Amino acid sequence: MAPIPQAFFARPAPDVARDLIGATLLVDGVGGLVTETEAYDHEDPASHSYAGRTARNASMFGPPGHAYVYRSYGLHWCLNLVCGTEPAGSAVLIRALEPVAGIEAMRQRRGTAVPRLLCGGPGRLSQALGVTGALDGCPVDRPPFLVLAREREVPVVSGPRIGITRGTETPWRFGLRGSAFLSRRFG
DNA sequence: TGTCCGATATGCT
DNA sequence: GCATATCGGACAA
Repeated sequence: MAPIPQAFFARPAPDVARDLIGATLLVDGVGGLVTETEAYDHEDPASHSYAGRTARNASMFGPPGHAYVYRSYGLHWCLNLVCGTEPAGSAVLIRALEPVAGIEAMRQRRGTAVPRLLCGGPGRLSQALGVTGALDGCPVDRPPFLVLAREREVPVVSGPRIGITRGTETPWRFGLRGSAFLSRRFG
């Protein structure tokens, strides 16, 4: 597998979100296969970037191939990868992955040994990989990040995104078909 | 399965 | 000041 160059992210968020399914994402050697993503962009009412640039979403308007990490509900961290050609304000939310490397570290951070509860959901995933606001704006082609392209094509399903109140019709949630490591099943 | 609620940063009024 | 938020865990049924 080859590391994914930043140019990979300089495309529309839905394209990147789809192509990330099956890729390998590691943070300090802890991570696994990406099984679920969601795309957001500047013209999308569900996106943090919709209302323009603010202090919180600044990295979303930065160069592609960097992380956008924000706090959700005051207690969870969510990891996004910035996409598009700047200043697009688009990003892909990593919602779930299949644990492969550093599983013991994930168990300790998450306080559970149930595989699907380690990285099934954006908040869980961030906790398992040790992602915090400290990584906001960091490039994903350098440590502690490592993103590896998938080796072969994988079956991808799509559907409406989760946990949003606007833009619910846009089917920008993507998942690895048949995977047991999804935050929710696809209808 | 469904419902409830915690705990807080952010942005709008 | 206040409503909302890309959620997760607990607990009832």
